[in-house]
Amino acid sequence: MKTHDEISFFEKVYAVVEMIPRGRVSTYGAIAAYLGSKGASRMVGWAMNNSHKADPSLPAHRVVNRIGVLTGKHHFGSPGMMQQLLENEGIMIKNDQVQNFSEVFWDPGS
DNA sequence: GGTGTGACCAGCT
DNA sequence: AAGCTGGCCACAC
Repeated sequence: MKTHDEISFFEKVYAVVEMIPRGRVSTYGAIAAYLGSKGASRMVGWAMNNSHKADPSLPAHRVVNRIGVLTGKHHFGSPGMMQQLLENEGIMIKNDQVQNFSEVFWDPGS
């Protein structure tokens, strides 16, 4: 009965986040649902928190909440760094909110 | 093995 | 209208 012998939920989250195309953003709920745990949206954010030491190169700045608000911007070391990174990829942000969210939104199942 | 937690989501007051 | 609480799941101690 193998437990999570190969990879943990966190690793899955990292993989999904890492495959987010440049110039696109995803949401915690979408990633959690893609992994099969719709209600584990909080876990995704938590995985990101751990990702700092697990995988610093993880583009966590491309992950926002369901309405496109940079909820975790404060966790990047600098509150404005997340927005700057997103704008650098061509994503427009206003008041910590992603503009044209429906257009830049990327579904992991897509 | 129980408890706490967490960058959410949705509903209730 | 806006704020808050609960629920949800998986991981760490």
